[in-house]
Amino acid sequence: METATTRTAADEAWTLLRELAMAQRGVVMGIAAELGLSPPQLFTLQALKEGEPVPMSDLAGVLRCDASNVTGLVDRLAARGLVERRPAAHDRRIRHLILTDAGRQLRAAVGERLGRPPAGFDALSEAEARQLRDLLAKVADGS
Amino acid sequence: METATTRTAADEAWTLLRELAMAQRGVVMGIAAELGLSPPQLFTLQALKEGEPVPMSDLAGVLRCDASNVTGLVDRLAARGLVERRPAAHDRRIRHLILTDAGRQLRAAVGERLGRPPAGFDALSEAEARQLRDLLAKVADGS
DNA sequence: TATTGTTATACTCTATAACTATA
DNA sequence: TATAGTTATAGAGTATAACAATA
Repeated sequence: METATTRTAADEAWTLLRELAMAQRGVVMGIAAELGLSPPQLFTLQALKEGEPVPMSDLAGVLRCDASNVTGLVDRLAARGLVERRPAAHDRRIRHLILTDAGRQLRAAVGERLGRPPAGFDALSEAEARQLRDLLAKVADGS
Repeated sequence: METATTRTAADEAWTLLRELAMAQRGVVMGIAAELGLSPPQLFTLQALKEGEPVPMSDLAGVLRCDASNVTGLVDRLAARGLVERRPAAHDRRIRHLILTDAGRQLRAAVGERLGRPPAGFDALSEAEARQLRDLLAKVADGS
């Protein structure tokens, strides 16, 4: 009797993506440590916008955690002078978060490092990179 | 004067991959919650092998955390009857971790859910899925 | 009444340093 | 001496429930 574990090409592609993500997990931890941030602090900084103020509740949504958790995360970033709270003019329940100059600078450093494609991408030709991009765009569109 | 932010196809592909990873982060948190695990516990369970015993120190390497942290993680999994410690025969300093029946079952459930490609993959034809798999394999090889 | 954010609480995660047992 | 793992400690991350201020 045959156990027929037929793996489709999509399954195999997904496995490769998960292995890539696992490796990237280590890279992110390294970047965070290098810049003196914990991983959650790094994500929080990335979730903030360059010019535009962000309500705390939005942050909870992006980070997929409880609002009470955001309070502590922002407390610690604010204690380091990376972000400031400011009451929203139109609804004084809402606290807007704005990056300080130091916060903008650190966030940019994080973004620059995260944005660097891993070494493996150098193995692709220009045409292959375009193919990969288009296929991933199709996957993203279909979600 | 031109600011020439020339994004290569590789950069764009990498951005799409990071967006996919960000979405997947929410999926993983959902699976963990659904199965009554914290995300670190889920990763720990995945890092264990089906038949083969795993030394605690290996786990620290895979999870990229300190050995003292592994002690606590394993304590909690063991308290739930998912894993057991057993001294290695050839070197009694080493503790081998083995999954219990419940642990194997839960690990399989995690693996089954994580292994499901996201909905977006349905948008690819068979040929496209093969193309994507081959391109990702090339990237993985080049790392 | 409903919503935004905080506080109180309890637990988990995490690293550092000191320790035990074994090699 | 060196290594595998634990313990002690301290701090960060996390959710739940109760609360304050505002809408």
